[in-house]
Amino acid sequence: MEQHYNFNKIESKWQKHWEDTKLFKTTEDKDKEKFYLLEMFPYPSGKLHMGHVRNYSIGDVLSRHLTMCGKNVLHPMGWDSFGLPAENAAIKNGIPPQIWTKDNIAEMRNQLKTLGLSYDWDRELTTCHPDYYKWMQWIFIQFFNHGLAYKKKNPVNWCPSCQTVLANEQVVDGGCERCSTAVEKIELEQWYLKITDYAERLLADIDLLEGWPHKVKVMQKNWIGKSIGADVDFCIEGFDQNLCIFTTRPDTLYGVTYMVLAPEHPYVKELVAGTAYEKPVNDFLNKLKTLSEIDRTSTTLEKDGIFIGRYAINPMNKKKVPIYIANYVLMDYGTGSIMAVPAHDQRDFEFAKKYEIDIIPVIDPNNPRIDLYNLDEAFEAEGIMINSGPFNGMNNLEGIKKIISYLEENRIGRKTTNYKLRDWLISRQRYWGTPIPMTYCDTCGWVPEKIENLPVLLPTDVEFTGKGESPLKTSKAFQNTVCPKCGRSAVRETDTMDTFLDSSWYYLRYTDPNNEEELWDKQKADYWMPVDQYIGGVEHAILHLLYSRFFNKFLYDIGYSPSVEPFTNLLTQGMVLRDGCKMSKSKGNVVSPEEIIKEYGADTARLFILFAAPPDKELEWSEAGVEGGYRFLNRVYRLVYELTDLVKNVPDTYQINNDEDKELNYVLNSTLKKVTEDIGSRFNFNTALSSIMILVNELYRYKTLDTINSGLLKYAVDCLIRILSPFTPHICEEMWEHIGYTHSVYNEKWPVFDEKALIREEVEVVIQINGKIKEKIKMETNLSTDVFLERALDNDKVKVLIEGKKIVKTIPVPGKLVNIVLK
RNA sequence: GCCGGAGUGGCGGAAUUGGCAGACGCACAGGACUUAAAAUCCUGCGAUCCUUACCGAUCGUACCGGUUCGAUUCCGGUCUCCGGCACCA
Repeated sequence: MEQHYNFNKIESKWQKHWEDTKLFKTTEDKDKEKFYLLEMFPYPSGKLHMGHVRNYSIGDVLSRHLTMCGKNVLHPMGWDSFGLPAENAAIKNGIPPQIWTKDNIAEMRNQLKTLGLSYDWDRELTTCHPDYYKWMQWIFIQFFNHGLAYKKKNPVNWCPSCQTVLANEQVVDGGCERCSTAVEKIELEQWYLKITDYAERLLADIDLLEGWPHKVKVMQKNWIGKSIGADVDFCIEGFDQNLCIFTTRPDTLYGVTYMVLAPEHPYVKELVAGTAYEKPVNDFLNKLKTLSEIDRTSTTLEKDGIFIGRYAINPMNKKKVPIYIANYVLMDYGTGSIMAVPAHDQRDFEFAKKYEIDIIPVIDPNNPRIDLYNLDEAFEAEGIMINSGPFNGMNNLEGIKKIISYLEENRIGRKTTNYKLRDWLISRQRYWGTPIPMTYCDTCGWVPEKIENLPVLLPTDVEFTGKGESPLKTSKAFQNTVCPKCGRSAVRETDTMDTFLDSSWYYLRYTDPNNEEELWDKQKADYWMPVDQYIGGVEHAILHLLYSRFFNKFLYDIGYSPSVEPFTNLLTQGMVLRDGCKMSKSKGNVVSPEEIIKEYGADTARLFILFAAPPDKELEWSEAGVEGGYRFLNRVYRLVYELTDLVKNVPDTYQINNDEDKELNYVLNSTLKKVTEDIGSRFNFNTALSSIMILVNELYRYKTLDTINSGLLKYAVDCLIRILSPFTPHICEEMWEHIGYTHSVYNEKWPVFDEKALIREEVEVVIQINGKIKEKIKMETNLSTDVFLERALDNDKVKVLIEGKKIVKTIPVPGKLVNIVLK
């Protein structure tokens, strides 16, 4: 150990040492309690950013701490390496995606290694490798065989810039989540996964996720969007089919004054064919088509519609009501048609006002301030049913149940549940993804590839045009194949899978990442799963985390995942900001981890990021803060360097000799307690570090004293290095070695605090008068409540203050405070 | 609009169960060391007022109110900011 803190030398020395000794290699060990710690694996863009540093630093503290606490920790890393950027690079620079990705991974792996993270690199997995996507294809075939993968022609979200379709979850504010280009709706035949079959379980099992942030759970609940109501069948006059609508308010059935079909509803064309309404309806449809998806679904868009010349019959009261089409009714929710109750639905109210349609109240709020027959807005709350025939006088919540029973008895409707969640559109017209292992045969239809023929490899003889259809279409060798079922010539699917599929099961594959025979050895998955702690950005609250839960449930159902839920605890780290904004190239406020590591070292970078804010909060980047972290590490380094001669070759046992020893011992043990709790159960690394700083300050004070207890001092320094090592491992290894140890501090035990050292004989007690602090006095800690109170009242200053006044009440809190209430 | 979350010094943040508001760090100011600077070490650092000074007093956790001996913490209301969803019948 040099006299001055040479982080460069120290960090490369220890990184090499860890790698050479395979310090972080993990295997199943039945005798040890397992802990599966996972951080979301990165897309290998080639450049590490501060968000990565934060994510992986948090994980590394936990991993190292848990290991020192005796847990068998699985802490793997890999690459979510399929995706558009690689393909765009191919189009732009002609570099094959394989090469581009491989180079980026190599670069990013090196950058990750300079952070000193405790990964078991033997488990590294890469989703674009055939030995990974072979199993991706295998899983897809299981979905297909279980009827959960299907191809369907449907209006889909199309990003004209990325030239591919998008899942609903990938449309953000009407734009593409990647490039923000406005999404178009086009009609295409696409592959879907039936995630809606799992809607109910995905919703119900959110309650099992006690270790997840409330916010994420609420977001998932809202996304699944369950609503319970009824389907009701309305007859259409002069039409042989019923109009089925979904409503959550069957209690308002008597208030229906018109019906609305989504403009795309299949009945519309038939209903107007050959009538005077055909042309205006077509004009209306054409006008709608000019609107973008964002405008079409905007709540601020004025309600717009048109009567189509037909009438429906209300099954409750046989009343004839007009049928409209309108822009505010969506085809892909419920049945794509509604009953309109303007008195009790704000949207219907606005529409009815505009087109002068009747507004009939059927729920009475029993509120004199509401003029029911002259409403300013729809009344949507609870009330008593009126104008509703036999249901009059009933509370409307009761009415919902009664009307549903009535509908079911008379076979004109039924209780129904609807979800906002749609099936997951997973095919992409892109090259750099897992080929969908399906073949189309004129005789047999869609047939999955034979398992023994997996993987269906990505062809390399393709052209990247960046336009329209999948580049796989340009490879005839890829497309032309034989039907796996009947052996006749057939054509392969040329679309590839959404990359979110790859990341929906990687956590399971880590348990046995190199298995060539099967998905994974079930015993290994049994040992490690579920992930005990998952860490990543909150931007994945819906997409990745919902898809992963879905995949895991399916794999659980077919016997491959041992747990119902994949992630027991979830920590969503906050963003790294600079000048109050997210770091981004366009804003020019990016701080590169590489430069910080070069200038201050990885330990300083980690320390700053962990100290500046709690992990789930946003973190404001501060150059001065980094400087401060660097100063602290220098201060620790100097301390250990100076004390080494004093503490080397000193016996491990020591005694507490005087008050100064007692004080150091107290600070030491309260730090051990605080750091252990802050890391282990609160993830408050910032306060853990502040308490370590207090210990360092105390050691600086203690070492200047006349009498120094070298045994105690040795233990304190020893503990200091151990508890700091999860945060800043390199410098700690160096100091650990310097004070005479030959084994890695990573293999050392986590120090346990001594309860006895925390007992103080004397404490400062606060004396309040009428709740205001007036005096602080020292008292022994073991006093009875009576004596404690007596002492407080006996204080000179207190005596003066209470003189001549009446004591109404005293509240003694032994060892802490006394409040004297005066009149 | 609906649903979540948050508002504490100049700044990041602390106060874990209703009990000393502002730990720890940054910034700043003063001092020591130095020929000097950097580094390091020491001291101060919420506001207002009082006092020569010491000592002290009052206010203070977005705002208004409540519960309580006591509220950053609990309850009701208001405002602001951030995030999610958004014509989902």
